[in-house]
Amino acid sequence: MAKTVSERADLLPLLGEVFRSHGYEGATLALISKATGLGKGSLYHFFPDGKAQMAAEVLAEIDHWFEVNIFAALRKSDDPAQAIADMTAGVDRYFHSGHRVCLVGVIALGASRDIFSSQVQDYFSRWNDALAQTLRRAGFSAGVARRRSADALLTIQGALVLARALDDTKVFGQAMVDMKARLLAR
Amino acid sequence: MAKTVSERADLLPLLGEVFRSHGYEGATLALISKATGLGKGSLYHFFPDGKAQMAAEVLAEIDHWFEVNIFAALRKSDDPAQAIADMTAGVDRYFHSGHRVCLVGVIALGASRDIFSSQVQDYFSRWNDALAQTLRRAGFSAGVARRRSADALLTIQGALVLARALDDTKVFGQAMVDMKARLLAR
DNA sequence: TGGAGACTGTACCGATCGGTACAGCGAGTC
DNA sequence: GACTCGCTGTACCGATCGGTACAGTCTCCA
Repeated sequence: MAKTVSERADLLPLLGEVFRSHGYEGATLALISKATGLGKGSLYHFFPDGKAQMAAEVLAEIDHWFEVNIFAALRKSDDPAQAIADMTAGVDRYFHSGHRVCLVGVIALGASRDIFSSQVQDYFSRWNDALAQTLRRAGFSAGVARRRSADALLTIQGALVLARALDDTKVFGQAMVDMKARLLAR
Repeated sequence: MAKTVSERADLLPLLGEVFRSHGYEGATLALISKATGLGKGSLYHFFPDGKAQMAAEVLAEIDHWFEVNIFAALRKSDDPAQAIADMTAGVDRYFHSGHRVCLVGVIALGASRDIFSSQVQDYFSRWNDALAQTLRRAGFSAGVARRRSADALLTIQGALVLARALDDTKVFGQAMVDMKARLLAR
């Protein structure tokens, strides 16, 4: 049979989009096969444990992207205002200004949360910790820092839900502006 | 066969919990049958159009509950602070302080949004309008009122996602406190 | 007392589910 | 040029999917 040079690295983003738009239970192998252009044979060659492994690896890749592009800068930046501006810009870019949904959030809400609970919890709590560190460095108490960082995370998630529900991405943009202002308000 | 006095009105909340915890695509008829104690025969007697009709009627019932218990008071109350306190208390009660997830939000994020998009959009935009009315009556400009009401809605949705993701309902409680303060802040 | 009709469980339908088995192909290696 | 081995499509598996058909049972009203 044909050989169509499929790199695992090229596969994960495609899988991500399928899970994003159909959820874990809604993402059937037929859908995945069509989205990737790969038959079940290839799919199970790359992911012997099937759908669960695909989703776990997609989550891991997302986690890695945020670790590199968002969390790291939050932890080590010595300019909190800049770090937060960078985070906001990065988030806006990642979620395509509200057109794209958060897979981690989708899974958190679904029944598949049980399977991926530790990955989901880890993602959000590391983000929460990193952002709280930045806020502490900006001079806020530990309590205020943690409260504000949780507020920012939840604002992002809620903005994605509402923007999609109302089919209006302006909601997302406005929420990002508000969030940024609120994080560093005195 | 036996007759087990099943009222349609008693059925909808049970169906709601199934859809809430498994999503639309994850809620199989077997699950629904077990949750309601009704065989397929009875289920299709009450809902000839099957799963889609069940979900649509559950959404309609939720919409009605919010209309009666939340939106109406928001629209006609002449004490904005009290109306908002009542809304917050009602929301906290409805979502069991963050233990329960929002079905409308779950559907908005999933692939089934396409089927129910008008119901989903209607629910949120009527809530948004009602809350903005209250804020206008509290003396805010139309623009501020609409921005703040969208912020409140998104805060509720995001708090539910994050509380579930972190498995920590304190996040939800704190978000409700923050939301209430933010709505009427000068 | 005997329909009528609402409600019920169960057997069954074709389609699709996630997953397995496997033979065929192609690019390297010696 | 034979051998290996990573990758591929496809046929197939049992289980389950949403949905239908239908006979049996109940309540209610004439």
